[in-house]
Amino acid sequence: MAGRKQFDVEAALDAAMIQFWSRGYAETSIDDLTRATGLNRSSLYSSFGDKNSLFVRCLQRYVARYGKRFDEALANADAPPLDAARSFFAVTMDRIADPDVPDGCLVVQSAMAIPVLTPKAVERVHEAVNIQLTRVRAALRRAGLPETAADELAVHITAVNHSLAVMSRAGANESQLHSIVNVTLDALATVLAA
Amino acid sequence: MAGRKQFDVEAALDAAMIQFWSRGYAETSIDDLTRATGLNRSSLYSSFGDKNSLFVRCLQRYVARYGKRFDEALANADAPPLDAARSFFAVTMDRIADPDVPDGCLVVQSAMAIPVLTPKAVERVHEAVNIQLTRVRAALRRAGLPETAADELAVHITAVNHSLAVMSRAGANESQLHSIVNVTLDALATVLAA
DNA sequence: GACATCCTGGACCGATCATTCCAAGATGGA
DNA sequence: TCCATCTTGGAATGATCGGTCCAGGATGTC
Repeated sequence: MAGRKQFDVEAALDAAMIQFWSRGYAETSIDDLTRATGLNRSSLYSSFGDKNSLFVRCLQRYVARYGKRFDEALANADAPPLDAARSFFAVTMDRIADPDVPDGCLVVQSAMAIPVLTPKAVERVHEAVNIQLTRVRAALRRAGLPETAADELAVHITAVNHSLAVMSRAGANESQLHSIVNVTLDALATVLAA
Repeated sequence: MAGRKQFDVEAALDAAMIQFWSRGYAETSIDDLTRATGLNRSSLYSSFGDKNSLFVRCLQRYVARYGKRFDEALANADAPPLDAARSFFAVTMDRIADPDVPDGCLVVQSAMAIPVLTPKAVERVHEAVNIQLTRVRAALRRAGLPETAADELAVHITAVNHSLAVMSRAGANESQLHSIVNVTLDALATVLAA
């Protein structure tokens, strides 16, 4: 059972990511990770380093994967800005509806745990939140909004997006999640119409 | 050093609540709790039961304390509905600005940790979220909004309120937090004007 | 076919976890 | 004053934690 790697690194990272996402850093043990990935301790440590390194890598993976989807949702230059915003939220709604993946959001969960994360992990969380903020603000600017309006709406939209993670974990149904988004979309529509 | 209780139960509960609030259930050890409260293990266990029981009690305490303030903010029947909403958010903003108390929100943090909480704790979290939703919806109805609008706005407002906890933990400044709230207040103003 | 290299299984480590227990001491009522 | 009652300090328990280590075996190269 040795010689060359016996497992798929990408699949193992996905499994670890889902484990952290579902239960958080503190409540995920090395044994949990070996069970989830199918790897044993030696392989886990030799391939990914210690628990915190693996966690940071999973965070990066999460940010890259869904960041790409958010970018795509906002990128369609032909679509009206309001549709772009709708698509943006749809990324999160689809993720929540995806049965292969936990509720909530790894970034939001990690943000709430910042006081007990390592400095490296904290840095990644801050980075993730700022990237999202920048992404949304840039899209609003492209849609023609002045800077102050774009700043205000961007932070509101990212915050509301995070709130979907909280509410989905708290048991909100799809209709409630849509209500949360709709009020924000209405507000955006009002600003765009002005 | 014995005979009758040597400590103030209320103060001990406050200290434990702040400990859980700051670091979460999983990352709060019994030793942390003894340090924070000044009690030793025996006193802690004999007064409050096990760790989970103490946590549930702290959750209830948190919900009662801030729930009272939310109620007060929404209760002023003379104030225009928009001012009531502003006061509602101000409860959270003041809590975040309070240096004696951690950032974030014990309920939001616990909601994100639902998959690893005990059934009793999960029940309390659901209860807390529902109480808040009911509170806001009732206030909107009192302000004259029709049922569907009140439902939609209530879930949006409570979600945005939760997002303040996430964003404060993620390092957002006061101006950004105000932006988050302002967009929602504008949306509410639009609906109230209709 | 032999060897250096690398991966894997699982034992092992000290630290820390939540919880229990008991002896010692302080209390208040009789 | 004495005793039943309750609190307190701290030791002890068994489980689990993250992390290390090494022997054994598979691999690819020569």
